[in-house]
Amino acid sequence: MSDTKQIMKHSKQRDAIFSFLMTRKDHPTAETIYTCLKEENPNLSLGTVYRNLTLLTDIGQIRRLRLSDGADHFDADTSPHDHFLCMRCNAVMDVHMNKPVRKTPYKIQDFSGEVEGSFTYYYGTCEHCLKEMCS
Amino acid sequence: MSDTKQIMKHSKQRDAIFSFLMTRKDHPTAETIYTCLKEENPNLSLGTVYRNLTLLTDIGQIRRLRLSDGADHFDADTSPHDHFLCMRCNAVMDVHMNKPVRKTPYKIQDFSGEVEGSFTYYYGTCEHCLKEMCS
DNA sequence: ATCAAAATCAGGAATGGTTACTATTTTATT
DNA sequence: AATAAAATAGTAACCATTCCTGATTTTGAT
Repeated sequence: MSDTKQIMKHSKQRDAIFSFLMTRKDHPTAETIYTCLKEENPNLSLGTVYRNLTLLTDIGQIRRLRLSDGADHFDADTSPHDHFLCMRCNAVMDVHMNKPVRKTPYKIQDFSGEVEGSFTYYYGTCEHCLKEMCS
Repeated sequence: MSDTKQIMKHSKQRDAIFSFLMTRKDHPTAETIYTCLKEENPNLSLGTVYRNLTLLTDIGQIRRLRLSDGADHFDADTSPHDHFLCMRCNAVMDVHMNKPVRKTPYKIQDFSGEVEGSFTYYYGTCEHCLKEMCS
C-alpha cells in the first residue's frame, strides 16, 4: 500500500553481532552473544541483540534454530545444511547431508500443499560423548 | 542411587487431556487444550495441563512439536511422521513420507556421532491457502 | 470399608526468554 | 551544519512455562 520501505542503516552493534556469530560454530543463543560482546562494549543492550538477530534472520543473513532447550540458537551459516543435537551434552552440530537439490516450490507425495523447503534435526549422541561413555 | 521409582497414578485430568488430544489433528497448544477442557471441567488448572503434557511426552505417549510460533504444540500420533507448516495460515499438518526404515542408532555420512532419530519440518503453502491465493 | 502414603491437583507466584516502549544517540542525506 | 529516519540503551511488559503450597484423589494394605 503506502511506501513503507525501510532503509537499513549501518550499525556497529549489528556488525559486531554478525561478526561474532561468524566466528562461532556452536550456534550460540542471544544471551551468549550478549554476554560475550558486552565485554568489549559494556553499553550493549540485550534488546539490541535480540532485535538485530531477528532483523538478520528476516533478511536471510543468519538462521534461527528453534531447539528443544527453551532459547533460540543462531547460525551464521545459511547454506543448506541440517543439525544434530546431542542428547547428552546438548551440543548443536552441523550436518551436511547430500540431499537432492530441487526447485522450489515442489510437491511431496500424498500431500497437496507446495513446499518451499525443509529443515531436519537429528538427535543422538555426539562423537565426544560416545568416547566418554566408553572410558 | 536411591529407589526413586515413581508410580504413575490414574488421573481424570490426564485422561481427559489425552482423550482430547486424540480427537484433534491440528496439533493444539497447551493453552488450546486448557480452554477446551475447561468448559467441561471449570476447575481445571493450566498448570495441570502443562504438567500432564510434559509427563505424557516423557513416557512417549504423545509428541511435543516445537514450532516457530512461540508455543509448543502436541500430537497424539507418535507413529513416525513429519510435519508441514503453512507459512500463510500457520496450520500444522502431518506428512507421512516413505523414509527408509533404519536400525538405531545409525551413522550418517561425514559425521561421527550416533543418530537415534530425526525429525523434519517442511514449510510452504498449504492446499487451502493455494486455492485462496488464486481466487 | 478404613486408613495412610504417595501422586495429583488447583490456584497462584515465580521464572526465563523475548518483545515493546521511550527518550537519546547515531547514521545518512541535503 | 541541519534534518529526518533508524538504531540504541535501559527498562518495563509480555507470554509460555515451571514451581510452590496446601488440599484432594488415587491406590494398596490393613
